[in-house]
Amino acid sequence: MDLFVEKGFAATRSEEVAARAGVSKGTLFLYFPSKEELFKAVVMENVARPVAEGIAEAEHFAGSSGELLTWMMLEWWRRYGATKASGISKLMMSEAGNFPELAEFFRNNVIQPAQALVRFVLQRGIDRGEFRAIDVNNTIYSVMAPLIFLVMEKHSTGPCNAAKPSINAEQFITHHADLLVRGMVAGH
Amino acid sequence: MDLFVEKGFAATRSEEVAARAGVSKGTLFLYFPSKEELFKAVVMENVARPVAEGIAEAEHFAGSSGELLTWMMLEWWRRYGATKASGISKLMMSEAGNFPELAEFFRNNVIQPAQALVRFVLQRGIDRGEFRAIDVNNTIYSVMAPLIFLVMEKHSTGPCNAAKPSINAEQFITHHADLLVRGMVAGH
Amino acid sequence: MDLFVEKGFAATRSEEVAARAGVSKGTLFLYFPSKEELFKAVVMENVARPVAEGIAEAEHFAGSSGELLTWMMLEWWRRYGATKASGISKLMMSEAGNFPELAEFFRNNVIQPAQALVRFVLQRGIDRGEFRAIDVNNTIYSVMAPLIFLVMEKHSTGPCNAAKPSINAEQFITHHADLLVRGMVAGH
Amino acid sequence: MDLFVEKGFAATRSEEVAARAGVSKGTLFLYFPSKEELFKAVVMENVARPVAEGIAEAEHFAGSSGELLTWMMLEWWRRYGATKASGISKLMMSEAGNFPELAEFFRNNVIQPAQALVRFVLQRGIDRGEFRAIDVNNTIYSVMAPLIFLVMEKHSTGPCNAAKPSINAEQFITHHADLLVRGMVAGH
DNA sequence: CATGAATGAGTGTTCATTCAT
DNA sequence: CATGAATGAACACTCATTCAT
Repeated sequence: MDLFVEKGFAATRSEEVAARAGVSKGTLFLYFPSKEELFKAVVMENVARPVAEGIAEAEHFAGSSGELLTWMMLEWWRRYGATKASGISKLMMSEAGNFPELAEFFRNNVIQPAQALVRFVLQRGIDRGEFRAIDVNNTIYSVMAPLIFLVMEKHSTGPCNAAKPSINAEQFITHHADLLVRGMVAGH
Repeated sequence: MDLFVEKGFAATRSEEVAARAGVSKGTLFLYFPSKEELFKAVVMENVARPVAEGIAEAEHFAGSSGELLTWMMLEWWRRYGATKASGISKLMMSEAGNFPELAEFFRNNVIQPAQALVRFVLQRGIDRGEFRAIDVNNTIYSVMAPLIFLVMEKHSTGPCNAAKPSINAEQFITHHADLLVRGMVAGH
Repeated sequence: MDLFVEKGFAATRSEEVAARAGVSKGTLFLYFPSKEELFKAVVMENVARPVAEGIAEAEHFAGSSGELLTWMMLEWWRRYGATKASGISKLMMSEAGNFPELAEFFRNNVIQPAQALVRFVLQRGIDRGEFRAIDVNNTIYSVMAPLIFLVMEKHSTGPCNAAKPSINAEQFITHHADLLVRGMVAGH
Repeated sequence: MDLFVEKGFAATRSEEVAARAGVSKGTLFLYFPSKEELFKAVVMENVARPVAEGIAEAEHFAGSSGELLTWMMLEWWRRYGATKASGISKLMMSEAGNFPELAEFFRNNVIQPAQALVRFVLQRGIDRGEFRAIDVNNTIYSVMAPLIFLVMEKHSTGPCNAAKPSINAEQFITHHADLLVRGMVAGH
């Protein structure tokens, strides 16, 4: 996974994968009939774990829905976005066109549960009178877009780039969530 | 551009570019000293140019800053995001790590001008008393993230996917802009 | 080696080297990371090695320094100059300007050891009172020039040239060495 | 000629030749049917002039034959060896194998007259009792070899090589001539 | 079950040569 | 006469894949 995340599918050489796995190149092809199958296996293995955990916790959150939204976005970043694992998401967006099966799997097992969670939070706010009767479907994207954006940004520039005045992710998420909540609050 | 968008930078073969241009491989290198320079020319023509034009227009916008922001985001989508050219942006996010020089070129010629424009609009709103004294730097990302998100979404699934219940981009942009503007307005 | 000698460094195609070695092009690059490294290996094997051997023997020579000089020059010719391997020396003089790195490699691994050996012999003659206090640096060239000359002559005309009334190399070397020794002997 | 001398036949690009000649690449091929023919013309044009002049002067030399030999070698170096024109000689040795016609032309029009001149000088020394009854044929090579050697050395390393502790040509020639004359003088 | 030596199709790039204008 | 735009065959080097051991 590390190598695919670092370099993408095409630029990752089987030889290096084998080396990092501590086996010979031949052995790799003994277990995976092709580089494509290896890639699929890598993605399948490394996806969908943390999402489920997050959902369970969110359902028992005690505070206001605005606080919940902010907490959830920050938590997602801390547990997933900021880790190497989020490279899988970047990978998926980059390579989805070449691996339709993977894309569909990813959509079903990662994106949709995540969207459902966001929907749950937004609906909770509306139901409790904290938010206006906003357009939930579109707001889901307003919540997810900056997270995806951060992930792409994090993984698009390699280990290079000393001059990177990079984004402060948590600060940005807090700021964005604040904007959203202000835009959603009831009474305006 | 078509080929780069379809296949990415690395996977696009010079020979095929030449063929589609109706010339021989040698001729290509007569006009562009390398594949990288060819790509830069593609970026300049199809990405940097429309961005520059949009900037010029935005500077003479007459209405409120909230309207300007909404108009700008929608216009960006109509003129660039919705076209095949936006595939270049997806490609850059996908391959930046492997081609640092291209990444820098893109940053300088596309991303930075775009950020400057957004900054200009936000500052305009603050200066005219339409917006609160928001954190401009982070808000720039709040504006750009959904646009990037839409571009990634549009190009991440190839020509496939009939079942795509895809996002209605213009509606989402309008919605997101509305949320942002509501979140930024002065007096709350 | 045969191919490099026949065609020169630049004109020798890796594919043909591989073919003559009875392997595929890929295999060649499995063993030598580049054409330059392949060439260096050829030099080490066919040029630097015999030179080194000759040096070892010369150091244990028993006779007079004049005899040693003559023996050394003749031996150099028999073991190296007269063989196909000496084509490498011709090649290096011809292409050194276009391949500075190879030139330096050759200088370090072949020319300098050879010069050191000649210097050793001349100094031996002076130290033992057999030669005058000649200018050693220039005399080194007086010793080497005719050998280089013979090598160039041998390889400058291809396999052609029936009418070649060519030089009798051993006779010339003997003659030249005799002239040099007469010119160097002490007491005049 | 400059370009061929600097880079050799293969490494000289027609485009650059045309540029330096101040014409277009097409024009070049209007006058010379191929790069090979161009090369032949270059060599033919630039050879054989100075040799003839030198011969005439040598025949009227007044001093001893040893002095004549030294003077002749130095003069050859000053008028030809040290100039860019000597690159032609290097070129011929390097490329003779690929251009047999040129090689023969060069042999007939340059080398043989030069050898004849050296022979004349040596014979003069013998006839006047200044030199022993040496082997004239081989001694001719003993005279020419260092000159050829110097020319090769001068042109084998391009404009590179700051660390070149290069040979002092005139000093070496003087030294070598001295050794030869000492080795040839009558009475030993 | 694992290896690693071997492969060969494929890639960006160069350059002598052509030819319509 | 001269041009310069166009060509396409070459070439060094890469890497996923195979297979005898």
